[in-house]
Amino acid sequence: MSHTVKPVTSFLIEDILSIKDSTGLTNTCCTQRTEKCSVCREEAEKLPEQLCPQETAERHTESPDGTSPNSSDSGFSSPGKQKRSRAAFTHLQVLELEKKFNHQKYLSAPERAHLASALRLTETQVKIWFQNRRYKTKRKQQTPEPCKDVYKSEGLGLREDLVRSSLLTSFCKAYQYRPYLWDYRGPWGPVLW
DNA sequence: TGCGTCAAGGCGTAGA
DNA sequence: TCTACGCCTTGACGCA
Repeated sequence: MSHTVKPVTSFLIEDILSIKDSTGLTNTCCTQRTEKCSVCREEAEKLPEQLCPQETAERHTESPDGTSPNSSDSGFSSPGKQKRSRAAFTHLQVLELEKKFNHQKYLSAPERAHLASALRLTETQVKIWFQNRRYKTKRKQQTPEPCKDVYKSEGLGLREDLVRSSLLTSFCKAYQYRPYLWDYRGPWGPVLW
């Protein structure tokens, strides 16, 4: 199925490294989630618009033994079944994706390509993210929504507040890993407020 | 250690 | 036939 989809952004280690070089970040950046954030936070504070792309592809390009498994897109195509890689999108990438998702639940191919390049993700990653996001939304709609009470109790009656809150809530919920939730009223706060 | 959440894999389906 | 979708599962990961 999606095996034939040709990603715009390469996961080749050379390409990743070149991206890192171009962003001025070191190879030691973002090797662990917690490290990622402390490092990326500093970078983000310096460069608020930067999306720290290497974080996304980090685990696609590095196998546990440090070799590059990139003979295919999957990252574990060898018969020995290497660990499946799992990209961790940066908070900025997720934020932009959420913003886009709030506007439209489906993306056309050009829109997806544009968003992917803007976020330095592959089109496949953007597509899968939207797919998962729609499915997640659907499942949440099928379950009781306790958050409504929260909004009530916090006096968020205005439509604007609701929009902001829903965006924030979905973003926060979608991004469970606390290190990424640092000071979301900070450098990129104006986007939300 | 179990659980929740995530991105990604896999399968079936629909439309062009 | 190709591509993207929905739905569900899988494997990785952080947290209590």
